Amino acid sequence: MTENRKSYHHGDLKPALITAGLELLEETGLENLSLRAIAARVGVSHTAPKNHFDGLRGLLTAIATEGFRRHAAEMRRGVEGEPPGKPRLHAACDGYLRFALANPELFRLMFSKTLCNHQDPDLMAASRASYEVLRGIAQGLDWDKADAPGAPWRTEWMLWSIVHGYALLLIEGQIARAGDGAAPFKASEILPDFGYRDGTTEPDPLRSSSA
Amino acid sequence: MTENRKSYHHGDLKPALITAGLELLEETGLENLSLRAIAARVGVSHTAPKNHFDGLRGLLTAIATEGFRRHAAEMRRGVEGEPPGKPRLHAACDGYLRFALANPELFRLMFSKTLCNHQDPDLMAASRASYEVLRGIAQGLDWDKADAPGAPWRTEWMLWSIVHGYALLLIEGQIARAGDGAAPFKASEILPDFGYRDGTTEPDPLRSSSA
DNA sequence: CCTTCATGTTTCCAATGTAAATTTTTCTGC
DNA sequence: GCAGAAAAATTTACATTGGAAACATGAAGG
Repeated sequence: MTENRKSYHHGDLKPALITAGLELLEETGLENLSLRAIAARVGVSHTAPKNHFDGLRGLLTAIATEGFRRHAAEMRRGVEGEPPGKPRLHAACDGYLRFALANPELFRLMFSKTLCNHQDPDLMAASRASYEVLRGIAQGLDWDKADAPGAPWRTEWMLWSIVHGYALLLIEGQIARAGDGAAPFKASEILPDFGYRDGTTEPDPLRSSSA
Repeated sequence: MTENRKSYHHGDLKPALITAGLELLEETGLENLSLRAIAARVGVSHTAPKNHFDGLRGLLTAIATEGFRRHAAEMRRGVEGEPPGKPRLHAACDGYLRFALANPELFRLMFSKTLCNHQDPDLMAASRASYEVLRGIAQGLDWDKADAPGAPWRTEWMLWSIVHGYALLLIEGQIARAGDGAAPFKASEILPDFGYRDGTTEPDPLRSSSA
């Protein structure tokens, strides 16, 4: 039923809308993406999505959820086979950047508090899974000096901040490079040289310190 | 003429619109900010701005420009009086964060490629001036190991990325803390411990390496 | 005084998201 | 099988938005 439908009922509208949304997102840009356009691409009326999503925001939330899944996958893909320590760290961060630069509009949507609902259970699960990849890498990292202040997940936040910040500055065109797009951007361009501890496990912050 | 106008001509509409926009921005949020609402607050028709700005995007660009001026001012305000080295670095970054968290909607607007025109000369000047503050601080920084790869302005990018990333993750609610807003967020929470060189001057990248 | 032109207004239009009422299909209990 | 309920889509309507065009107003300078 994913074909050109002749029947009144689409049969698989929910995932079809998400797919169409993912496509249109990068084609038209986040701010120009409209519910009506997504519905039109699937071939249904513009009010049809109401039966499956809670308005435009609900649909965008579902799109962002799929985005986080791919985001995590892209990081994992890079990490696989890499030995622990620096290689694995850089591979994960490279995956983070690769995804962001390949799907800039989706990436911006994913981190927009206004456009998608970060209380949504599915989004939370996907988002957290993605974060866990980075967090797993940050585990053995020794960025801090001993007397450094802050929470125990300070290192995770540092790592996340720097990769995320770099990704966004690149996406928004604040940072540009000579080679227009020839050589891919690498995390090595911004990551400081780390030291490593031996597998100490930190308590799980889940992005929030409200213990 | 900033008062309740009785005359047909406002007399000072351009700055009045920017001021009203800055106010409404934080009140209603970036995505809900409308040209009509801004015009209404000033007390003119919704097409009046057309005479002073190139559409909504032009107005938003002017608002963002003022944002960058205040952003730079907030950083400079913190830096003043601080001795060079670590204190000055942290003061500048604290200013960066303080501004972002006090004006989250404005901050998001400033770095939106889509919503404002980053080719605009005024915006470019203000944006660059703001960047220069951070860059000046990064001057004597020694974050890199000797064998670190990348461009000469690598350290600037590292610093900018980490502060910018932290600011955005906080704004978008991705990172939260126990004390709901009691203690201000500090750059010391994410900045690694730096070493310092003695005032070596780096070539000016101006955010782009297209030499 | 009278023309010129910048500045605002009015009116109109296309696009958007949402809601309500309606139609079509599928499912379910008998 | 089949009637009725529920699900899935459609049509219609509406308020808001940004923008374009034509017009109104008043200030400035001959």
